[in-house]
Formats: sequence, C-alpha cells, structure tokens
Amino acid sequence: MPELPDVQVFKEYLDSTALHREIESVDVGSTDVLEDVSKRELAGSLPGRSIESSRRHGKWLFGELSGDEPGWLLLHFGMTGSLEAWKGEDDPPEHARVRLDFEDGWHLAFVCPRKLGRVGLVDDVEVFVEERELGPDALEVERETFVEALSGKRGTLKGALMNQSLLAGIGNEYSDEILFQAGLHPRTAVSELDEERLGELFDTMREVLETAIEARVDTSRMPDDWHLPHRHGDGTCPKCGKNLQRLAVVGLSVYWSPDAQSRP
DNA sequence: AGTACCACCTGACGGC
DNA sequence: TGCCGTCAGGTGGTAC
Repeated sequence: MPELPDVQVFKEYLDSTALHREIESVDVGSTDVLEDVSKRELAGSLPGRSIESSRRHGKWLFGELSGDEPGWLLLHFGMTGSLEAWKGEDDPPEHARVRLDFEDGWHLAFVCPRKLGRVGLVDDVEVFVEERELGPDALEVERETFVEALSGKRGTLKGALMNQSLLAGIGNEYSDEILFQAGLHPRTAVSELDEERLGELFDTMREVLETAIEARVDTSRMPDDWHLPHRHGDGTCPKCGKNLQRLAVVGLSVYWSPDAQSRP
C-alpha cells in the first residue's frame, strides 16, 4: 500500500519521466478519483503547462505547474495507486484513471484499480497541508519534535504512528515494521515509553523509512530481518522462525511476532 | 482524545 | 464452473 516510502519512489519516478514536458491534453477515465476538481476544470487548466518540480508531504505528492498562476497538481495514491509513464502510441495501462499526454509523445498515467486514490489541483502546498491538518512529514520531523508530539499521548503507539495529523506518511504496513524492528508489542501504549525510548523509536522509524526507500520499496531488496516481505497469511518471523501472528489494533490487521516483540 | 465502525472501491481468494 | 462472502487499508465521516 502506498505509504511514505512508496510515494517517495513515485516522486522520483515522476521527476525522471514527466518534468518539463509540456502537457498537450488530459484524459480523465474516472471522475471518482477527482478531488475537489471537475473533469472540465482539470482538462482545461493543464494543457500548455508543464510540471516543473515536485514535493511530497506524507503520502501526498504535489507537482508544481508552470504558468502565471501558481498551482500544483495533487496526487494521493490511496491503497492501490501508482504512476506509469510511456512513450509513443502504446495503449494506456489498465485502470489508468487520469492520463497526461505530453507534447513530445510521452504519457503519464495515474493508475488506480480501486479508485481510492485522488487527483486534484491546489494553489498552495502549505495551505493544503494546514487545511488537511497534516502533521510534519515523518522523514522531515526533528527527533525532538517527534518526542514532544508523542509525549503525553494516550492510546497505542501504532495509532500514534499512523495518525496523519501527528505525523504524516506512515500507514499500516510501515507502522508494523517499525514496531517489529523496535521489538515492541503492537498494543504497546505511547505512555509505556519514556522520552528516551520515544527517541529510540524515532531512530527506528527513520531507519525503516530510509531503508525502504533505498530498497525502492521492493520486498526482495529489503533486509533479511524485515518482516514486511513475510506480511501475509502464513508468513514466518525472520527473527525467530515461527509463524507471524495476526491481531486487530486500531481496527487494522497487525502482523507481529510474539517472540520478537514485547512490552517495554 | 482515542477508538470503533462505516462507506467508498475492486481484485484476489477460499468455500461450497 | 461460478457465485458469494471476506479481506485488503487509504481517507473521511459518524458516534461514543
């Protein structure tokens, strides 16, 4: 599922395939993914412009549009979203919900089988982040700010890590990996960690996110002691060899290892 | 404030 | 073979 590392990889993909190409036309295959913008508005405002740079905040990706008016193309990948670029007359990929056709023959498709992703236009990234009440990006937040933000919170660590207004970018899979690498039971409460251990959790979070990006979110390139590649029905714990257990925490399936994860 | 549950959405998968 | 229920989890809404 697209979380911060996945979106970072999409950002780099966008940068290498779509920057500085003039948009000739826009095809909206499904209006379900449009966020506060009509098909007409999107298809009307993009042609003639190009994406000049990109930014990521949490799981949201923004493409800076050229032109007199400031504007950003907004992308959120939901649960099954991705980007696909190609050159020439080939057919668009299956489930291409929005397609940009560039003047030079290149194309970029926002692919989203389950239509839970979003495409839109925003005037200002900071304003958007504020309006959505998104917390600091999980890879940009300072250690001290992280510790302060979590200190005194009630509820589970998993809930806090996934709370986008506390910290933007982490979802179910990476919160599981962070707790696994930290050796913490998935139901551990924030209040069970003192500031020193919250600091250590920050270090683990950085390590997990950076390592995932280095691996290009490819499970076959992830470290041998990661549990994410084994995160399915009968997966085994890479640390103890026993079957991973499943548990519901904050309404989601957690995969965890009783031998490798315990209360602090 | 935190949690539970629902809706949106569709492909995969297991049971029968 | 094919139908059907369940699951997957992103956001956002509601209720408690």
